[in-house]
Amino acid sequence: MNFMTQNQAMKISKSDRTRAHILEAARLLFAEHGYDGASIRDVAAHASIDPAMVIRYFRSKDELFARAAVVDLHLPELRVIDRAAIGETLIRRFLEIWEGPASGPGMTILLRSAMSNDFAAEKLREVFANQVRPVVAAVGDPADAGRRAGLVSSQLLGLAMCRYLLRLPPVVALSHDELVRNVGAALQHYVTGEDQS
Amino acid sequence: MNFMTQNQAMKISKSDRTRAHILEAARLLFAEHGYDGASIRDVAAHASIDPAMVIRYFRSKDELFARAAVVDLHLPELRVIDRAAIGETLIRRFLEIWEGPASGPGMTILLRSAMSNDFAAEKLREVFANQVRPVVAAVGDPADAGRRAGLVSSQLLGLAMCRYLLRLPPVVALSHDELVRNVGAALQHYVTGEDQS
DNA sequence: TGCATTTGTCAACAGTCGTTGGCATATGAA
DNA sequence: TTCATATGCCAACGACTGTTGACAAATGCA
Repeated sequence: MNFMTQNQAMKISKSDRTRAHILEAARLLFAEHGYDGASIRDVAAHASIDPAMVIRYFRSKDELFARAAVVDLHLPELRVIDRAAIGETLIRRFLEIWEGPASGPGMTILLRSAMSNDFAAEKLREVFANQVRPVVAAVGDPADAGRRAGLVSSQLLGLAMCRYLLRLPPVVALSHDELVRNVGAALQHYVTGEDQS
Repeated sequence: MNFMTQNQAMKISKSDRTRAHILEAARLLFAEHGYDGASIRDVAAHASIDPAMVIRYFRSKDELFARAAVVDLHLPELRVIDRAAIGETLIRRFLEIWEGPASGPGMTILLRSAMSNDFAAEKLREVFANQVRPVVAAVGDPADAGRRAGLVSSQLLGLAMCRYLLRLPPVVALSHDELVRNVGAALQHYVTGEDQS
């Protein structure tokens, strides 16, 4: 077996590694400075490569952003969960997404740019429609799932914004326990119409 | 009494009118497209004037933005309000600020740019510290006013973001009554630690 | 009428941006 | 070795940015 067929089979050519480096740099910079604030030249510098290569690997800045802004929330199925623990489950998953070691900066990228970039805004609306709303619709009346999912999202996106992007000091200072107790109760109310505890 | 002294006394020279036109155009465009998305040339075009004049009247784009991003929430004093109606009072004032005819686009300007512009973010943190937090501190234990005001802000900024900037369809569709009932209850819980009935 | 001040236009500056095409080098198959 | 391909650098393009200084017109007081 020669090198060529080996590379084709294992999918780890040199170009693949460069491609991954560029994407990693892009995700970092888009998350930190937003779509406008992160230039292709910045991304190239962070990937130790020429700016022209960024365009060669990804056809344009828009396409690079689209590849960087991929999000999978991995929300739990609320049907199989104790109905009284839905609020707590959601806020715990939220903290995992934003502070856990496994999840990438996808949501940071999207949220940072969604206020001033139409593409990011549309992508964020898609995350809501495809990942949040169906999960909420699985419990309670599906007819007003939009309303309940919208309320949940307004609270959680607001919390993410204040805690991780705006860095409002008192919100940054909130402990996980405080968040689970306070925000968890509000989410519980939004999703089920009932109170926690 | 000649024109000069009249103008000096009444403060309505031609330059003042031009200045106001520029500021009005800037507030509109900053609110719609954010700090980066609104160029000085755009502002000048909307004010039907040369771009150089924008710099002459306001020394720089930063200073123009600072003048445009002035916010006064006019929050009510919660002490003089029925304790059980605090949540409803807050959400009603929120709707007045964002949808009422009297209030300008100040908060839209700030929120739209705060995710990717450090100055706007700092300005928004100041609004929280100087206008939101003191109001919440007037009821309940002042020691944890930061925590309670932070929770309130996360919910209300999240709602503003989803409803007015991101325009998440189900959140846009929420009626005032639904918002008062659902979000009002959550705010009541955040501020007082008690539930609305 | 003159004249100084205000108000405004125009052209250009230095810089950054996304993007492109040409050319060099390295790689690996024949 | 020979040669095609993959990978990369360099220079430049056209467009846009905030900002500046020189000059023109309008204004209003003497």
